[in-house]
Amino acid sequence: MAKRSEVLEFAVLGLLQDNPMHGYELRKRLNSVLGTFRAISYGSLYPCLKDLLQRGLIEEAGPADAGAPTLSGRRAKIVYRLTAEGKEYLADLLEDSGPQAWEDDRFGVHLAFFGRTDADVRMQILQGRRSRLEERLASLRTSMSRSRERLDTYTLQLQQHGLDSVEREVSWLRELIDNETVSKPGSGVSTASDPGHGQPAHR
Amino acid sequence: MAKRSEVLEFAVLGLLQDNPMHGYELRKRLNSVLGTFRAISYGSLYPCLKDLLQRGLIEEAGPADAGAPTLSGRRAKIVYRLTAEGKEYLADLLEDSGPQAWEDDRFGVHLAFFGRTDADVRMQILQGRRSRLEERLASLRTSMSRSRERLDTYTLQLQQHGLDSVEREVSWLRELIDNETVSKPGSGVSTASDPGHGQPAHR
DNA sequence: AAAGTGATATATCGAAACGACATATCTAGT
DNA sequence: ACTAGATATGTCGTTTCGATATATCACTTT
Repeated sequence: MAKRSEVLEFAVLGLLQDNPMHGYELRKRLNSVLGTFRAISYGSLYPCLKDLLQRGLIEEAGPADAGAPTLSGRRAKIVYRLTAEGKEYLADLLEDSGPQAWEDDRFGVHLAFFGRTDADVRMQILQGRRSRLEERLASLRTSMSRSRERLDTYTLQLQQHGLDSVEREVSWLRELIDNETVSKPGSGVSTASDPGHGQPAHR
Repeated sequence: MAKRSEVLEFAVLGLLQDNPMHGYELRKRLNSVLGTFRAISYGSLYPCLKDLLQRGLIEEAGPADAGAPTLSGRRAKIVYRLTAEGKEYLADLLEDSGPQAWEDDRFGVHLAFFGRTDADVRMQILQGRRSRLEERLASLRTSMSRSRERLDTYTLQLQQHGLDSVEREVSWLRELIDNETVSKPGSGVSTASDPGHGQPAHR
C-alpha cells in the first residue's frame, strides 16, 4: 500500500505542474505552501523525487532547456517536470473528494491547489472538511464539560484555546463555502455582490 | 536537540506526580492534556516508560498498594510512580524557562503543569513564548506581502488563516500574561498565590 | 586577488517514532 | 454462553527525519 507520504508526493506534483523546479526550490515552496507548520526535510524530499522519477511521474528537464529567465550560471541543478503520466496521476488526485481529502494534512494541499480543481469537487471537500471539524468540535466539547471540574485553570485555558482554534477554522470554512456559492453560476445570483474584485483581503 | 521523546518524558513525569498511573490511563490523559492534536501511541509510550524505569526516575507501585478505591478485579496492571530522583528531575524541568521552553510542543507541556510552576518562571515562559510568536508573525507577514501577487486566492486565504491563528495565539498569551500580573502581589508573598480571584483551585 | 561568508544545491545514513498488530482479561448486553 | 467492546501491555517493520557531507556560486572584506 506504499503509504509512503502521499501528501508530500501530491504537493510535489502539484507544484511541478505550475513550473518545473529543482529540489531545493521545491522545498522552499513546499514549506511556504504547505503551511508554516510542516517543515519538509531533504531526507524526505530527495527520496520522494527519486521515487516519482522511477515511477515515471516526473522526469528531468535538461539543463540546456531554459525557457524561463532562470539564472544560467549556477551549479548543476536537476530540474524536474511532470510527465504525461504524472499529469494524469495528479489530475486523479485533484479529483478526489473522498474522506481522506478532508484529513488535516491532506486538506491543506487540496486547498493550495484549488485553483486547478473543479468547482463541485472544491465544494465537496470544503463541506466534508467542515463536517469533520464539527464532529471533532462536538467530541471536544463533551470531553471538556466532563473534565471541567477536575482540571486547574491553566489546563482549562489550554483546552479552551484548542477549542477556539477549531471553532475559528470552522467559521473560516464557512466563509470559503459562502464565497463558492456566490461565484457559482446557476442560481442566478449573478454579479451583484462581487463585481470585479480579485482578492479583497479580508480582515 | 529538543527531541520528541523529551517532551513525552516530561509529560509522563508531570502526570505521574499528580497520581500514580498505569500506561493505558497515562495515554488517555496524555492525549487530552497534550492537546487533541497530538496522539501518543503505545509504540512510543511503553518504551518511554521502560526507559524512565531503567533510569530510576519512576518505579512500579505494587498492585497490593491500593490506597485509592481503584477497581481491584482487573488484569495485571503496572502502576508507576515517581521516585525521589524522578521528582528532582521533574522539578528541574519545571524550573526551566529557557528558549526550548517556548518551542511549540514543549510550551504546551509547560503550560499544562503551570499549576506547579513558580510564578516568575511562568511569567518568563509566557513572555518568551509571546516574543517567539511575534517573531514568527513578523517573518510571516513579510513573506506574505512579498508573495501576495504571485499567488491565487485560495493559497492566499490559506496563508491568511495561518497568520490569523498565530495572531490569536498571541492575544491569548497576552490575556494569560495579564492574568498573571493581576494575581501577582506587589511583593513578598509567602503562601497562597491566588487569593480572591475567580478561579477555583484544582485537585 | 585571496579569503571568508552565506545562500544555493544534492545526497545519504543512522536513529527515532509510529501504526498496526498480537495477546489477554474483564464488563455488559443478549 | 456468546459476543462486543473497553481495558491493558507489549513488539516489530516501515517510515521519516535530523544531522551531516560535499560542492558551487555571489558577495563582501582584506
